[in-house]
Formats: sequence, C-alpha cells, structure tokens
Amino acid sequence: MKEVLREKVEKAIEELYREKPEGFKIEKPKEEKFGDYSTNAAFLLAKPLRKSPSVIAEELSRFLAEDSMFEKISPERGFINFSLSKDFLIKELESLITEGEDYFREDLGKGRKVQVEFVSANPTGPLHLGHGRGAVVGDTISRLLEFYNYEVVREFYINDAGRQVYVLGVSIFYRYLQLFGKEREYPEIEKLFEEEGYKGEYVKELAVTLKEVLGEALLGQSLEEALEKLLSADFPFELNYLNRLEELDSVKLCSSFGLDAMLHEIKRDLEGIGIDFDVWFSERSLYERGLVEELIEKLKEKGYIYESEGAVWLKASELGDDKDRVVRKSDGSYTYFASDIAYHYEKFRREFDRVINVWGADHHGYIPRLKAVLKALEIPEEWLEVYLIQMVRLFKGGKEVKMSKRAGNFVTLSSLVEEIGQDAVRFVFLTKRSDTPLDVDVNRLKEKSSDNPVFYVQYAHARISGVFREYEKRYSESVENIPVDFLKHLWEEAEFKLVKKLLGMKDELVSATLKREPHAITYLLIETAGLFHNYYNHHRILGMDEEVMKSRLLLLKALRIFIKLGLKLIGVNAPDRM
RNA sequence: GGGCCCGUAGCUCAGAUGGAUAGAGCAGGGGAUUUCUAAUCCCCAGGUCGGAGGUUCGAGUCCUCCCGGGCCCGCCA
Repeated sequence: MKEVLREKVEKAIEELYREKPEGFKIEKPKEEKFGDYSTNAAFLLAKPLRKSPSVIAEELSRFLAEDSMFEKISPERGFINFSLSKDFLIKELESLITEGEDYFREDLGKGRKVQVEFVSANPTGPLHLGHGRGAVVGDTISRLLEFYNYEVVREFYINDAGRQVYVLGVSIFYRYLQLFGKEREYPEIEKLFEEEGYKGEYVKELAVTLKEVLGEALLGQSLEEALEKLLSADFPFELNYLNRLEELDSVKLCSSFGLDAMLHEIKRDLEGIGIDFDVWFSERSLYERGLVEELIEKLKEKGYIYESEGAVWLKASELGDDKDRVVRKSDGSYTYFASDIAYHYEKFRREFDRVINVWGADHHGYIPRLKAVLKALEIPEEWLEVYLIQMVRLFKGGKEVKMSKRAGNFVTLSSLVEEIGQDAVRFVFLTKRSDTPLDVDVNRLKEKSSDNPVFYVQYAHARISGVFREYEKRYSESVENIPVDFLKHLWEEAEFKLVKKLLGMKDELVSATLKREPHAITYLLIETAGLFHNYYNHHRILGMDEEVMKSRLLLLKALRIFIKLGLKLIGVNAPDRM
C-alpha cells in the first residue's frame, strides 16, 4: 500500500517539479482526522524548490486529487494527508478474498538463498527455555522469509568437537561408576566431575541405561565387547557417533553414546514445538575435512595470523575487534573460535546470499570477532546478521521457578511444552522483542480467557469459523459461494476501519520480515483479533438482509484469512472450534 | 575499568529510516448476555517517555554527560 502511494507521489513530484526527492516518508498518522496515510514530502522539497512546505503540499494535493484511489487529499501545514476511497478499498478487499493469503505475499526474496542458524545448543543436555525462545524466533524468521520467496535453510550447528563433549563422557562414566560404588577408584574422573561435570538427572539416567545394557563391561578391560553390545542393543535412536568411534576408551565410549542420546532428545524436543532442521552441521566434520587448518593458513597468507606465547592468534584488533583472539591454544588444541571461522567460511562457500545467526545474548562478545574474520576474508559485513536472544524466566503464580545450572536442575523446554502446549509456548516466546529478557507466567497461559493472548487470537479464528458453520447450517449454502460482488454493500464506518486495518497488514508483515522482528506478528494478531471481537459484539451478521449479511460474511472471511496466515507464520494452529 | 542491551501508566510491554494531542493488555472502578461461542465487548481513571544539556521547523526516537538495572569482557564452549 505504502509502495503504491510512494510511486504516485514520486510521479506527481516529477511531473510538477522535475525533482526526485529521496527519503520522504509515507506513514500512517496516529489520528484519524489526518486521513489514512500521510507524507512529509513537501517538507523535503521546500529547500530545493525554495517554496514553503504548505504551498508545495497544496500543489501536490491538487495534482493527486484526480486519482480514484483517493476519497480526499488534504494538505495541512506541509503534510499531505490521504484518505482512501471506498471503491479502492473494496477492490483491494476483493483481491484479498480471491487471492487468499497470496494477497499478502510479495517477491521480496526472488529465490535468494538464506541460511538461518539457530539453537545450536551444546549436545550435552536437554534444551532449556532460552534455547526454546531462540528456536521459535529462528523458525519464525525462517517462515517469514519463506513466505516472501527466499530459499531458506534451517541449520543446527552441533558442537561435537570440543572439551564439553569430553566432559559429558566423564559425567556419564562417573555416574556409571557410582552405580557400582567404584567412583573412588578413578580419582581423575571424580575430580573432573566435581569441578566441571554435568550434574543433571539425565546423566544418571544415561548411566543407568548403560548399566542395564552392559552390566559391568565398562569397568573391566572388555571395552570391545561393551561397544559391540551397545551397537547391537535396541535404542530408539541411531548410534551415529558410537559407530564412528575411533579410539576405544571408556570415557569416549560414554561421550559418544551420550552425544547420540542427547541429540536424539534435542531433536525430539524441537519436534515438540514443530521445528525441523534441514541441516545438522557437525563441528567435528570441519576438523575431519581439514577446514580449520585450511582457514588458519588462509588467514596467515593474508597476514592476519601470528604466534605468541606458544599460541596462534588472529589480529582481530586490526579488523575492528577490541583485542586479538587465540585460535590455537598453546597445548595445540583449537579454540571454539577457530572452528567458527571455518564454519562461517563454509557457509560462504555454500553460496548463501545471506546468513542469519540467532544466538544467546551471552555470545554478544563474539560478534565483533566474527565480523573481523569476515573482513579479513573479504566477505561483506552485511552478509552476516546476528540476532541475540535474551534469557527467559519462568513464573508460577507470581513466583519465579529458579534454575541452577550448577546443581544441574533447569527448567526444560519439554516440561513447559508438556504443561501449556506447543501453541502457547510458541506464541509466548514471541510476545516480546527477543533482545530483552522475557518473563513467562505459566498460570496465565493455561487460562482460557482474554488474559491469555494465545486463546484470544485463536478464539477469534474459531469464532469466525463458528459463524460460517451456522450460516451453512441455516441457509444450506457455503460461504465459499458468496460472490465478492456483495462487498459493495459494506457501508458502516466500523467496517471500513476494519478493512483499512486489514489491508495495512500487508505493509506490516513486510516490515516485520525485513526488520527480522517476529514478535511483531503476535502484536498484529492480537490487534486484529481485538478489532474483530469488538465488531462481532456490535454487529449481527446472520439473519440480516441478504446484502448486509453476505457483505459481512465476506469481511469475516477476509479477517480469517489474515488471522490464519499470521498464526501460520508463527507456527501456531488456527482451530475452527474450541 | 571497557563493551553491548535496557529504563515509556501501579504491573507486563508496543512505539519503522525524527513528524501532528505518546499507545495496548493486565490490575482498579463502572456497565453490557431473549445471540452467529460472554473463552467476548463498552466506558472511566491512570504519564515530567530515568535525569540534564545539545542538534532543528519538529526528539520517546539522533548526539554528549549523569543516574539506575541486566549481560559480557579466558589459550571455556
């Protein structure tokens, strides 16, 4: 809508003044008396034309008034205010109803390839609420991009190479030893576990499983037998890591088994909120293919690598970061940053036009160093977008449910899904801008009332469907068969207010997509649902004169198209009855 | 000490590249149901946009400083 207006204004300016002003705005005035849209174009023309804004506004208004799109154009103190004509609005509404959700679609992406990397949680424990929020944000960004014709790849980066995976193995092995009362016989294992081990219940459960399948096999020297037993046992998941185990050692055996088990659990948790990744990218594979070394070599050739104190450093400070960063430690092992360099170069090689990372906010310090690498590799900075997700706190009846990582108990994503359901979880994670902390009140989300925004929106959809059902029952005719021609019988102010809001949603959706602000969708939905409930409470539909009834049914149909689309874009169901 | 984010109604939060009298939901007060779903709606009240300067026709929005809160600042991931 704004684009259409912009073109008209531009054209008028060109014909009247032969000027091409840039950066003028088309906006929705807050007050109705200023019309449906307005522009500040006259202000910007005042200087080059050496005329007062109000004179320019008047001249432009007179020129544009011919257009049948407008009911009225009024210049006011330099602003130009547009009111859309009913004919125009009805014609647009007609297209909305005939085209369905495609009405809102636009070819923003032109098929360009975008990768969205999100969650990427360490496979050393179950997903918690923060991961869940990142998952929903990443998935919703993906859905929005897909809707606008981008080719999206959803990717999960598996940190299966570093020390954390080893610590997972130690933790499982330690718990396993405990089951036999033998932990004292392995002092290094015990020490490492006490200091850094994963202490959650799930580790104990894995140990119990190992005991059930293997008996004492991991205690003695019968590791080959243990591996064989595990591989031939019946698990609900594949043993990809265990199958590729190179070095036979109890901790590594435990960590490989743990990886397989945790990844399976993570996938299941994500499925529980309707998220499916296209690519599960293994960090380890970067090392196996020699990419990490290759990239460090590449950076070295460009002169950005040096050695000091036995470690290998990137001259990040020359590239916009505040200090230099270690890529290879003095003990010869690589930092997480090193594989990240390789990973992002790998993304670049895969020819994505754009790469979007959704990270936990605690990673914000990594952005400058990653951008530094891009600069060194001569990859344009805009190629990589990073969005940060702030933490989620859980409240029950006004009291915070604390989570403590050290004690190993945290609120898992799956437990929240179990409690309030997939729809509520997805919705609530989008009720705030993602870079600010979010408080989730479980009790409120279980309520079935207008206090609960999920129900409020879904109910609007169900209510419209209910009206349609009743119409079909009473008149033995489907709403689908009502000709759009009946729209011309809409006449009430309230109805046109709704229509304008609805048509404006096209701009709003585009803006939410370009700004990568998935939370905006929930606000748009709540607003639309509110307008509908309001309208519904003041206007009868069934039983009115045929013309009025059918025009209103069509209006409801248009509303339902948008609500359904909005819900689809955030991955929430649109029920026909509740 | 340095960096990032934040500070808007009692509470939770919206406010696109600066635009006209700053919005919504909850909580509080008052009302609406012979109905197509009251799982809903309407009205009222509530504000020095943390503070002070600056930029300009115009600042919640941009700049500087200060106050307050969160997160980060490792040869951890």
